[in-house]
Amino acid sequence: MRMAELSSRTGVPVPTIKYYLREGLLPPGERTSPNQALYDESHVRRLKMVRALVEVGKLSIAAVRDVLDAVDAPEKIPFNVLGEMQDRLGPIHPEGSGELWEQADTQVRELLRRRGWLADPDCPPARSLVAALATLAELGRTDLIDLVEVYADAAELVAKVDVTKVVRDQGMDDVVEGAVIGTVLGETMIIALRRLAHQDATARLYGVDRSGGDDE
Amino acid sequence: MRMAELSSRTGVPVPTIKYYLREGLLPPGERTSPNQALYDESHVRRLKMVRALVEVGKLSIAAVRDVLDAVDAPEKIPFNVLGEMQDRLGPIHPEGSGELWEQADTQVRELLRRRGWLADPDCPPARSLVAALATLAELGRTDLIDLVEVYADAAELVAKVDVTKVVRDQGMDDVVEGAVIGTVLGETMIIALRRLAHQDATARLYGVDRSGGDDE
DNA sequence: CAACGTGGATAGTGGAGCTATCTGCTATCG
DNA sequence: CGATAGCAGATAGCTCCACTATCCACGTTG
Repeated sequence: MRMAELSSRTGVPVPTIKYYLREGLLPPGERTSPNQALYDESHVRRLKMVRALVEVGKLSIAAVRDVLDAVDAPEKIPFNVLGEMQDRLGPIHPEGSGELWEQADTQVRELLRRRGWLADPDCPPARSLVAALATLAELGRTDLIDLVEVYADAAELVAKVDVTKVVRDQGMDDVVEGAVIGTVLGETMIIALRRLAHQDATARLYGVDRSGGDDE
Repeated sequence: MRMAELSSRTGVPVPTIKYYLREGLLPPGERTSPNQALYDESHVRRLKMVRALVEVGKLSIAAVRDVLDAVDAPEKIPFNVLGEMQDRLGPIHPEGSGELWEQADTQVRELLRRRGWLADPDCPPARSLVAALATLAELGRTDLIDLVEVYADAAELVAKVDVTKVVRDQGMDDVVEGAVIGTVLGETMIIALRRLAHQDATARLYGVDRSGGDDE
């Protein structure tokens, strides 16, 4: 198919597809002459993937490129791709400094040690956690810090199922792709569900029913 | 204190503070003359809060303003503030269309009904969930859809603890503020922990140890 | 063979989040 | 009292991002 069809099949405007091609998010089509090219199903799929990461996952274009490069890399082991991905999926939280940050850093290392998690205490996710804990302390809400244990329980539960689900009877390609999709869309779903569950928990506590009620 | 001290106490540059004042993220200082103003501890606190939401929570300036307006509103009930907040905390996922979206929409309503959650099936979080599910279907990864049940279990667990923790022996002001902080920073922590747990689960599966090892 | 469509290159757009400059005014120190 | 340094506020500018619009020469198609 040509670009116009690629566009209509995915709902992405032609100029945007050109932009993605320039940015290396989409591999070039098969050229039939110096200024004509054909695209196939793999392009459709890739383009949907890009849109999913950009629209639902709110990734930057640069992050999408990096992630997809990792997906395409030969010799890919899910474990490595996972690391690459996490390094790129950002957001990167700026390093803070001060006693509060050091305490938070210690808390995180301690948490990983205590739970026996085989995880890098210097990777971006760990830094995010440190930043969040330090910020809690800075805001004087140390009372909220022990929530992290509950979150860790939940994360452990979820991650186990995630991994077994993504790995089950699939070729390597599907596993890697599933890891990307699962990580990004999974986060969206988890956050959304937590907020919905907050509505429920708060509604029960205060005796209000927002479900099905009129909007406002 | 004057603006320079407010700046040094929080690490936020003076021009940025001025910008936040213009944008209404920070209430104006108490004026002592047409071109002099004093700021107090409440400004320090507010500024830290703004930075927490912007840097750690990755909220837009507009979202921060909206959230803080809701926090400041009189007659605030945590339940209402929670709703306001969720409407503002975005990201808003664009409405999709087509059969896939309708199926996803049904799935979400079904999920809420089945679990008996008192939550609005048309609120932004529910829309996010629909978008994620529809996108999964669009990408042909319907195998990942039943993960949502596990996520819902985890969300239920987490939300219950969140709410009881935030509400425990606090004045209304602290509850509302805690809800904001807890929602935003909690999300950061949960995502970070899930990624760390993924590292662990993948490392165990493939027999690799990334913890404490050399970087790369 | 003529008109519309195409791929590629280049430049422009609009929004977000600051940042720099300018202009009076003011606190303060000698 | 007066020089000087700092202050608040207004305005304009900057950089980055994600597109979007315009050109152009060539190609496909009726």
